[in-house]
Amino acid sequence: MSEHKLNDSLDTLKKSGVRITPQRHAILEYLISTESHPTADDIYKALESNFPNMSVATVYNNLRVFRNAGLIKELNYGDASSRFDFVTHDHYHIICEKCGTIVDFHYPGLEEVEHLATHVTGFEVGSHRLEVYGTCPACIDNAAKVN
Amino acid sequence: MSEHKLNDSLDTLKKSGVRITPQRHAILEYLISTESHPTADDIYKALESNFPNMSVATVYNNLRVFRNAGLIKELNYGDASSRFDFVTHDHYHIICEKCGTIVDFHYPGLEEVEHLATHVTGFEVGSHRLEVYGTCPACIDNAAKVN
DNA sequence: TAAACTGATGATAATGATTATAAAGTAATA
DNA sequence: TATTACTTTATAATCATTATCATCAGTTTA
Ligand SMILES: [Mn+2]
Ligand SMILES: [Mn+2]
Ligand SMILES: [Zn+2]
Ligand SMILES: [Zn+2]
Repeated sequence: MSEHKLNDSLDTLKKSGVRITPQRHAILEYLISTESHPTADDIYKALESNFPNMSVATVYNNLRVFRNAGLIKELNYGDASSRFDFVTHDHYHIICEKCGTIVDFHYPGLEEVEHLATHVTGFEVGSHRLEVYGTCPACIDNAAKVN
Repeated sequence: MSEHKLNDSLDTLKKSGVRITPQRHAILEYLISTESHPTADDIYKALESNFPNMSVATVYNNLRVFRNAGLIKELNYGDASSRFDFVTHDHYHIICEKCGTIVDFHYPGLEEVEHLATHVTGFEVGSHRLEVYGTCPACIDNAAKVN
């Protein structure tokens, strides 16, 4: 796990006057170490053995603190819980509609889309969101086995 | 308003054995006539003068019926209510972060992104979602007036 | 036509993720 | 040490959506 990312994040927080508590340290560490885009409850469950008294509200509160500090992104999918992603380089997500797995992938320029949208709608464009949906290799295999 | 779209939709429903009730007729008609991507509650409020006894559950139930029949799409934004869009041609959305307005816009091929995602991740790709975020002309004007 | 059946509606309760509240704890500061 | 500000925890509240179920309205059958 990247000790470097953790220390950078802790520095960022300290600089903006946020105290580093054991809970915050653990939540950040967990977010940096995982590739799984966990929900607040996933994080809560992952840490409850180390923090038996931690409240789920603490997880939510601190995820908001981290989001406001720009350290993590919140991914919303409407029907289910938000999922959280530690911010490193820009990337997009591909999501399995069977099992919910979210996998990173990289794609270069979609600035063109932003330009066109500006031009056609008169909006001042700030960002965009792109997701690809499908079936992950594991779920494809499972479907094959059943038949 | 497109009488044509309404009749097509009613036919589609009838063919799949769904009864056309006055409530369903009104909800569909409203969705076809508006450009506003309304929430379930927006629809409920818009129709309550004509249907004083209608339940909000009926709106939700019928939106699900229409979605399953492929007549409408549900747009999720996590923090707020789902919004609904009558399906015509494919299009993307640009969303004002100030006031929540959703405006359609068209953009040609993003099949390339789907292909790349397939190649890189091994997923079987089915669809994608693209949204652009920014500030709408009305909100830009308002901000200018204040200063 | 009357009875039976099927699916739709409407009132209300339940669910579940997230947020708000308030008391108690902890660290920083004077 | 006393004060202050911030944080955690437990719990209650919120709010969109769904579930339940009695009632209703067409349609089919006898
Ligand atoms: Mn990611
Ligand atoms: Mn639209
Ligand atoms: Zn899968
Ligand atoms: Zn706006």
